[in-house]
Amino acid sequence: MAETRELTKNQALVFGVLSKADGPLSAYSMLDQLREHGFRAPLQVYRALEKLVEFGLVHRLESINSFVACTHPHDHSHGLIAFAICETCGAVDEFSDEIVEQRLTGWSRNNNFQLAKTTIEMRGVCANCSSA
Amino acid sequence: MAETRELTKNQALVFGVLSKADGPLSAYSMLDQLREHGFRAPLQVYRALEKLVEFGLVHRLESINSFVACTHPHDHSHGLIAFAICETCGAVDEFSDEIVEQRLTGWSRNNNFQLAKTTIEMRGVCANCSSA
DNA sequence: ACCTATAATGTAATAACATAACGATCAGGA
DNA sequence: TCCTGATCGTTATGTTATTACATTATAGGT
Repeated sequence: MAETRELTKNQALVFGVLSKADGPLSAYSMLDQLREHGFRAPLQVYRALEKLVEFGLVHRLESINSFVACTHPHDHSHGLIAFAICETCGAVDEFSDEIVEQRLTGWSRNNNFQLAKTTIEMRGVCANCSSA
Repeated sequence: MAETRELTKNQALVFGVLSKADGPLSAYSMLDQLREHGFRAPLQVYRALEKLVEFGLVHRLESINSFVACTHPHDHSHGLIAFAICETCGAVDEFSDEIVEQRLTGWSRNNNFQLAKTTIEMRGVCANCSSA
């Protein structure tokens, strides 16, 4: 069981918006949704996101400049996470793969590369969209 | 042996800048370098880059909003390419891994995800920088 | 309660990255 | 020649992210 973390007001607002969304959101779209709650500037969103990512509650999707609430916020076991992003509906699937992780950490070890962070993002069309 | 492709003037200029660089460059830094050659607008760079990426001569690094000349422009065998990006010196190492590719295409098949493009980018500190 | 250090916030301005829209130009094939 | 498709030039605009600086809130020690 992961400990519950106390979020600040802004962090809670941003996390709330992201959690209610059914897919990734850009920082600016979150800002728009939060204007009625007093948000005025991008930095209010970016600062909250920075912390939420740090806490492991939110992931940043580099390839689409967006953010998504973590699907498995209580599972701290996975070191590396891969994402499958549907280019049609925007849905994001999040998964871990031990083998992939081993291969990449192996490469890093062999090449004396001090690995800090790995991004794996697959883009394509999800099952729902391709069957429709 | 890969066929040699005829690049247009702008494509050749952009590719030249990127090839001479010892690491990734942003579109705007290329634009700055090409102003003396008559470039005036970002689109001139972005349009050339789009083609160069399509030709397989250039890769886009999503996590750092930059572009890098392909290290193995004549090797069309690799389907998936991973990058190791040094956060200290900016150097980029490019490699392929069959196993990783199999795992990710396997996941896609199992989940009926029609995979179009995969991004794998590792950030950390390269051998040179960590020994220094 | 009071001080203090740290974290979080508010705000304005600007930097950095990327594309839309439109028209002109150029090259190759019918 | 005429058509067609790709490329190019240019302006404007859209989108994403950060710098800088002042202020406020919070937790911990005394």
